[in-house]
Amino acid sequence: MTYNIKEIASLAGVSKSTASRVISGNGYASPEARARVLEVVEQLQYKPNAVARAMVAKRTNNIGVIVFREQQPIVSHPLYGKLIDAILEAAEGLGYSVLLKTDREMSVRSADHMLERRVDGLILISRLRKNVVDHVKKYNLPYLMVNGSTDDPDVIHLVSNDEEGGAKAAAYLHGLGHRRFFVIAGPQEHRSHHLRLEGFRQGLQRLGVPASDLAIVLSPESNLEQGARLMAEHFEAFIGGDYTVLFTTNDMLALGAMKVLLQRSVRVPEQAAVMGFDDIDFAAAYAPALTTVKVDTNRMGHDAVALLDRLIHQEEVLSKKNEFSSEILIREST
Amino acid sequence: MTYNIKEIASLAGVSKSTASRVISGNGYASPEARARVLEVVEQLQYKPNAVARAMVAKRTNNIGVIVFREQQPIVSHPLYGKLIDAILEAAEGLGYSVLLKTDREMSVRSADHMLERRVDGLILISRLRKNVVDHVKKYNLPYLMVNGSTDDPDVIHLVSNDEEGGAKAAAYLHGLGHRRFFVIAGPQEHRSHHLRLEGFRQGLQRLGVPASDLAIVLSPESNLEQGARLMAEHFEAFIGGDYTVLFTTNDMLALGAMKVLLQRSVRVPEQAAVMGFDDIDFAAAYAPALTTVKVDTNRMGHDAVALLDRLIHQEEVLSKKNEFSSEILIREST
DNA sequence: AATAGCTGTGGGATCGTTCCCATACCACGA
DNA sequence: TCGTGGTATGGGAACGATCCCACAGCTATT
Repeated sequence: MTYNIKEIASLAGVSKSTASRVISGNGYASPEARARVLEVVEQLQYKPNAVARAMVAKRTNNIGVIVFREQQPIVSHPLYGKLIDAILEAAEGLGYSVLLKTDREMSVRSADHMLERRVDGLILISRLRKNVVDHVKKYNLPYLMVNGSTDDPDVIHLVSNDEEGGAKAAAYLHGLGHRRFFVIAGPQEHRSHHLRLEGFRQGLQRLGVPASDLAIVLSPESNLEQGARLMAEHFEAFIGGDYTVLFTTNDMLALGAMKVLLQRSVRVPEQAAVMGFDDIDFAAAYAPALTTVKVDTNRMGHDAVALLDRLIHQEEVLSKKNEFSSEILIREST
Repeated sequence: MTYNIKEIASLAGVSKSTASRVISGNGYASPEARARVLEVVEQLQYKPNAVARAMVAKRTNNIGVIVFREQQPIVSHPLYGKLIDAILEAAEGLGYSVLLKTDREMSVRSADHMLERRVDGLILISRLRKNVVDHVKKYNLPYLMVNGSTDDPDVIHLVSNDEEGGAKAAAYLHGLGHRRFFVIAGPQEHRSHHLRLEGFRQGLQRLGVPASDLAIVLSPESNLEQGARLMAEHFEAFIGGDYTVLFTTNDMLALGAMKVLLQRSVRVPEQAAVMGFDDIDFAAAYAPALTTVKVDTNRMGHDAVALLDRLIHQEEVLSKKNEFSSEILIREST
């Protein structure tokens, strides 16, 4: 059974006002009244109705998280999964519950869903279209973007500093002595992939590497299968072209491609080095373990929630654009 | 801004009752009234307050999902991530939103949280203690368990048929000609790991393999690191003992152990075959791709939501225990 | 002409809380 | 003795929807 505060009050011999004061913990109540109410609460295992509370408080203590992504996997995506884990942990710490939704149609509907449920704030993850942001903007709902792309100066967003990461990768590989570079890059309409490639390219340029020593293959998707397919397709060009290193704009592409290399008995890193980007869990587990650029997803998730909490409390937010600098994890594949 | 139905009604020149009828779509309304209300709704982008709706309907259209797990990762766990993806998709299809929570303290608090928010139903995932189930049971809240263990005949639960899977693995490996078997098994207090090992052991027994040809090493955790550590620790015993195959009770242990074998130049599968359990995404991506026992996590997630929906609608549920049979995926490691 | 049965409408109660406000008691100092 | 201020209490409005019910108009049947 489920009880309401009126029943609790009458069983404790007080008015609902007094019961409310005891249970919510603000307002006066005599020690005797308090004790009686708490006893009834304990005995009946009374759970206050958060829906009714939300109604009057005009706050649900729920935040909405929407992950926009065309293809599966979404939650089980190695990077977004980590991000969601961090968000859940941080949200819990601040007393929020999380309404999670995935959206593969990139529509406005998922945002409307959250709006109707009156979440206190909204975190939008990954590739979302401009119209979704514009839609959400119309309501005075605190929201922010993680790992998406926008040129809108109003939108608060958290992104990894992909350009810097790409440049760091270039410098690191150049420092190892590599001179001819092969790149498999994910979809360029996706901000991260674009900037990682751009950073890598410019990094090489600054190091004096001529454009002719850089081969770039674009991939329509950024998963294992495409990485493997493209490596297989360009295998001769890679080996025959005296390229000594493969850089990819995420780990999935790198692992897919590296598998093809290993299958064809190319020794990694002796004959060909491989470097990815993201530091997904399996990068370290692979044989050989993948050298990569680490994005601190955990901190991004925590910061996203902390920032959203500031927005919800109408506190000042220091900067709209929050970049997370990336670091190189040297492992066995280079 | 956010409006309420009274404002919509007065702008449309009707009573809130009429507006409600138009918006919710049940009850009479003249074509003219309907048109005027819908126009105002459209123009003001009115979003009905789901909190208020939930209040009167005594239904939130939210379901709660709690994942119990002591260690990180939780959502980014390769198996649970897939499960959650499936649950989200199925829930969306039935008009539910999902409140997701992770619980590392295995306490009753996370369930209380869901109870307070008045979710329509609850899905409990993984290792949960008996007291949590007993606690939830006290409320007339529809709930079910996925991938947990219980001896309580009342509890509706969905599990993979781990014993059958273990036996299938034994039969398959025996059929390949293997005669001496090495096993790394996860924590035996976890139902899955226990049954997988039991099934494997009994399967071998039925095939006439003497117990002396089966070596079992128990792992305190079921992750990559432990798989690698234990393989390294028992490397001499494994190689020197003429074992030709390693079976583990999940893929993480297998991949961790396989990495050590590859590092020590053991050729897989020629010198030693490796077989896991679960079919996580990276099992297929590894070089060599891991042969494993596939658990249909996607179907489990969908079925869990469908079943919960039946419970919520007080429809009859056919059986308390729902087992999902597993199938062997033969890849490169055997 | 009376009655029944639709369509259409709006008022008010309701859901379970919180919070404002009126009231009451008591102690204390002017 | 009278205010004043702190403690304690309960009644009622409010939050924003739905839904029951009363009532009104219209058409069709007897």
